[in-house]
Amino acid sequence: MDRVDIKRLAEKLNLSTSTVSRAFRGNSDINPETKARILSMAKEFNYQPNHHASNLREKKSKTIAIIVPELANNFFSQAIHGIERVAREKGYHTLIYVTDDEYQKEVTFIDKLYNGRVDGIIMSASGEANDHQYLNRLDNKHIPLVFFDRVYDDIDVPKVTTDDYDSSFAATRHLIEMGCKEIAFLVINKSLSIGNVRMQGYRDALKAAGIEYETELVIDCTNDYDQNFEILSKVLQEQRPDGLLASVERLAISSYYVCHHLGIRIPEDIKIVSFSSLEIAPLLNPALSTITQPAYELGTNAAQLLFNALEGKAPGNDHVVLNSKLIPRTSSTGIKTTPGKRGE
Amino acid sequence: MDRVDIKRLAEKLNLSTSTVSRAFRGNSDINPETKARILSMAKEFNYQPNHHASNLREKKSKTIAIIVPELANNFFSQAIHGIERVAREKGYHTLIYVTDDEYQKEVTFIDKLYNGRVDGIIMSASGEANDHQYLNRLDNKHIPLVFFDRVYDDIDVPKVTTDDYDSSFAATRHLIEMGCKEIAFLVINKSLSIGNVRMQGYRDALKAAGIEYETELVIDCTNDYDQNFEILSKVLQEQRPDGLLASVERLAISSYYVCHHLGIRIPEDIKIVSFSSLEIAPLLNPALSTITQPAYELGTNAAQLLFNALEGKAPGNDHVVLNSKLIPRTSSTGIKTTPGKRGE
DNA sequence: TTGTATGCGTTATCAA
DNA sequence: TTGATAACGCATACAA
Repeated sequence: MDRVDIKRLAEKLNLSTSTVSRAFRGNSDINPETKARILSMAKEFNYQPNHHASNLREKKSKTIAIIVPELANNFFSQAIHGIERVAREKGYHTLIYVTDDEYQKEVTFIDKLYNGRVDGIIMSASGEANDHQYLNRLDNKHIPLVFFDRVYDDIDVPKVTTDDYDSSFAATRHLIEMGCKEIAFLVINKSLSIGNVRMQGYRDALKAAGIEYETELVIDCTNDYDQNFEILSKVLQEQRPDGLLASVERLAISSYYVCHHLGIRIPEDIKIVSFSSLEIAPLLNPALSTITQPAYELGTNAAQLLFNALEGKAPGNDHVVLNSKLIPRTSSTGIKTTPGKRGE
Repeated sequence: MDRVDIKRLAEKLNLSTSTVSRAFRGNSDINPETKARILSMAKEFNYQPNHHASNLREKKSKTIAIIVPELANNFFSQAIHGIERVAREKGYHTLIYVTDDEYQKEVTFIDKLYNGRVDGIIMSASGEANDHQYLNRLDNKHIPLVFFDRVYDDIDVPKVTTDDYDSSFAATRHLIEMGCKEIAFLVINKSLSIGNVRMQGYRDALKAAGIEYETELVIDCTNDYDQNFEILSKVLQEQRPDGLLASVERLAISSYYVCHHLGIRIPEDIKIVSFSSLEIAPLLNPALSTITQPAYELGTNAAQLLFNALEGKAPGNDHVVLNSKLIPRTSSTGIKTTPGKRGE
């Protein structure tokens, strides 16, 4: 009862395999009646064309890969959800790879994708901003690549990002307007594309306000919660900044823990704004001011660009920039507002 | 330069395709020297054995599928991360499918997986608890299936769940001990496995405490935020419960929004406990008491069971039960504690 | 240790 | 409208 292939089905129906095959292809000429017969028999025996055989024959896999630095993170899970939805609508399947922020894993993953397993790749980068010519091999294999959010500047492929510079600038200005004089910038890796751009927005906003930029206020953090707790504890006690711009959500969370732990009051002693896709930012204690990226849309846009390439209607090197939204809340304004129905 | 296949490589090396093939398979007899030659040449020309051809030949795909109701959710993204890690260690690739809580999509996905695309499936169910014989077709195709968290009782496959009944019982008892007399139970779908089991724990805890069970206090919610806001607003104003047990995280979030909106004080007016994998529960206003499931471990365990089946060392119908942890916080105790370093 | 030949399950080309 | 046949790229049984 198992192992039903096209041949078996053809025998049972007294037809040739080619005719049976045609029943499953949209275009081909085939008698509607026999097609119906075939499909009903296929259903009965639970037959489906073998995926690998088809793909070997057709030289495409109807599968794309998503590579992300982490998964248990609102931003990426929303983005992936967006990608998955578009892919599904296009009849594509979605492979997922998590690098845990380790560049080497990213390289390994990519390496395994040269062999025809996927038709295209959507990636948010884990490595630093430059020198990734190894990716160009994908081009030789005609496997299109699209970046979202975290990009490599030296690779010329379609990209979807948010207006990181502007957001960072606006957030910093906001903190200044709220009276902050000593604003720390929290970053995981300055060489990463987003860290870099976001820091520039921060610096330029300081400059525009006539505030001097101090290198000691740029705080290099890590991917480890406990380490960050130590780093931030030290900074908040020694440098005593009165404002904080977190370039990624995780660092704002750590800052909250540290402040609660040290008895530093938000926003009285320190005001905080963070890049974050946290839906419950308004429910935090205190409500967190965020730069909210349209994560889901970032995903759908990236997927759209990939399918453009896959369908051959690609200009080639689009760069879509979506707008984030600065949403000031209690953590920076001090104003206690009632959260809306779901956090607007 | 593109289109390097085993034949081309063999020609360049003056070898046969079989020898080249052997260089890539671990076991086969081959002269270490020629193997080295082949591999170096392969590297140079960026050759990798075609995935679909290999799989067609070997009749397995080294790929598994994960099917989940939603993605932008801490519980599932952590679980997926766990699965992905184990799969990667085993050299498997991971396809992901999101049903958006729609049972019909689940059926469609499964349907597409009969064709050899995957070797096994790990799923958290979207449908109700019974009558899913359609899944047994997988068995005919020898595609093992493992459930985690949300299971179908009528399907006899390995499962990984948490001690939902006990947790629910304990949480309810906790609320009673905190003085609650009218405890509402929030559920999305009573027929879903977890809704069902968790409700039973709630009912039995009431009974054990001599509190009468009132059907009006079991609140049927939906998957829609706005609808839930309306439903919960009504309940909190009309029934005025003094305790709340949310069977899924999302409903606790909605409750918070409603309470803030209506000026109902947590925990003075109402005490709240929720099933939740939210890492920042201690940072909420007020800190949310949770029943925390070991999401990541649920994932790794499920993956382990699947690979047991795949590797033929399967007893067949294990049911692993992991323990959740009831963590009382301000939302139910009223005691304001300082959050630990990262939420313990 | 290496080479030859066959088949994995499809689909496309061509002829009927 | 249908059927025969070759080819997709690889891995193995068997022969050398």
